[in-house]
Amino acid sequence: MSKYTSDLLRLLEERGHLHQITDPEALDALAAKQVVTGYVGFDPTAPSLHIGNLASIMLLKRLQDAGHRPIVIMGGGTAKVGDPSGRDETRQMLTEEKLASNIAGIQGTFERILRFDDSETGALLINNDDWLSKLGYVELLRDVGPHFTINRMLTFDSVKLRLDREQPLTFIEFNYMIMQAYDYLVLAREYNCQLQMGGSDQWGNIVNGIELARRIDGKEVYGVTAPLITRSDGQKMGKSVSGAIWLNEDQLPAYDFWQYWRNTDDRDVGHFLRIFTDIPLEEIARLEALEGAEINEAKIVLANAVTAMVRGDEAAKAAEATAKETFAGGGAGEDLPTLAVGNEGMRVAAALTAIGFTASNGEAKRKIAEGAVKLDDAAVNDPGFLLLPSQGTQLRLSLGKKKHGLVTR
RNA sequence: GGACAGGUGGCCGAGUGGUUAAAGGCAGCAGACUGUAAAUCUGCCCGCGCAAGCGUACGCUGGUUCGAAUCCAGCCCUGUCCA
Repeated sequence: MSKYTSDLLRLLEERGHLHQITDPEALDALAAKQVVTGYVGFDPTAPSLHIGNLASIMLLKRLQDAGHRPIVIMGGGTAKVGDPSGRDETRQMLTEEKLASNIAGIQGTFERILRFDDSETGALLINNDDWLSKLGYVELLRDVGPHFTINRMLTFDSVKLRLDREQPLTFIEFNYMIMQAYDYLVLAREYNCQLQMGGSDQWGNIVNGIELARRIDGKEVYGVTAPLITRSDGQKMGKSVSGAIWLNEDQLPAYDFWQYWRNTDDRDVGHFLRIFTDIPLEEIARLEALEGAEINEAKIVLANAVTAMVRGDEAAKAAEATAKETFAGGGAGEDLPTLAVGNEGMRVAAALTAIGFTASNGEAKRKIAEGAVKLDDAAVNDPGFLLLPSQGTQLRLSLGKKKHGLVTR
């Protein structure tokens, strides 16, 4: 069995969330005897989180499920600085208003997935701008500065990569790791927070925070990182045709969100079920063992579970029903994207672009020439063909086998 | 402030006066095969236009030239080294 005695580490281990732990034995003992407060930081750089963030959100959920208290740190302050990790380019600076609206957009996701209440294990959502923006420069230099050596900072991957690739790294970005370490110090002080979690790329930042808390306050705190989620086809998690797979409905309709999971690579199904759902391990073992076309059942279970968690049960059910009708029945579900063409009608090529299947009329015409476009299952080969469904009826417009939409008057 | 190197399509990267909407690769889309999977093969891959065609595009601005991503000048940005 597991080498851990705490529910927390056992759960994280069996679900595939563990990559590195700073002091496994001590953390295990701590989590076994008391409620631990732990946090994960998120930078509000967009109005919605995307599924690349989902693994980190799951860490907080697992923490709470194991009987501990999760804290969501909104990096309102750190986002002003910009994490240089994993990117070649300097982030653009975000305005205060933009940050505030981003935070508002992201908040709903956490409210759906975590339990916020007054209990001992109720989740908290805190903006690190609360303390970071009040920090005086000289004060920070005196308090925190002595505990960081440039020599060591230069060895961090986030910094080293940029330098090795001869890409610019500005001073403000260089300071990001200090800001983040300072967060941990504050959280340990104010909230008795003893655990920080994050993706494996956050290891350096997490360790800095731990060290800072020990040096300044003499506190023992811990860190856990989760493995970077990789897809078997080598693609980045969360990227797709039209960009990121957003968690918010207004950035990406539930149907498309559901489809992303439905199209998971065979090899990733078990892995994803463990990480992104609560489905019992025995059930996952059964699902991932399915052979051939049978494994599609597992993909549907995955899509339903994740969509229900992120978007709610109704959205998941509607997406599943639409998919079933569209793909199996040859019909059209109501959750498909819909385009109203009005009384004048619209030409097919223009309609394909209007509904978002193609990026331009030119591309639409090429696809039509390739024979990829169908109207109610009949191939269309004239880009000028006028779509004008009669009153009250709808046409099914398809690009390829996967993109389907409805055209109404 | 000085010397050197560099800035090309989503990314990487060729191209040093016309045949260049710009080689090649990656990513992406579609077709075939399938299981709404993978792998493989094939086609496509700046925009507008039914089309002929037109318009934009190689850091920015201006110049040379019949013709410039390619030559010249100034500027901006990046890297390396020097002060």
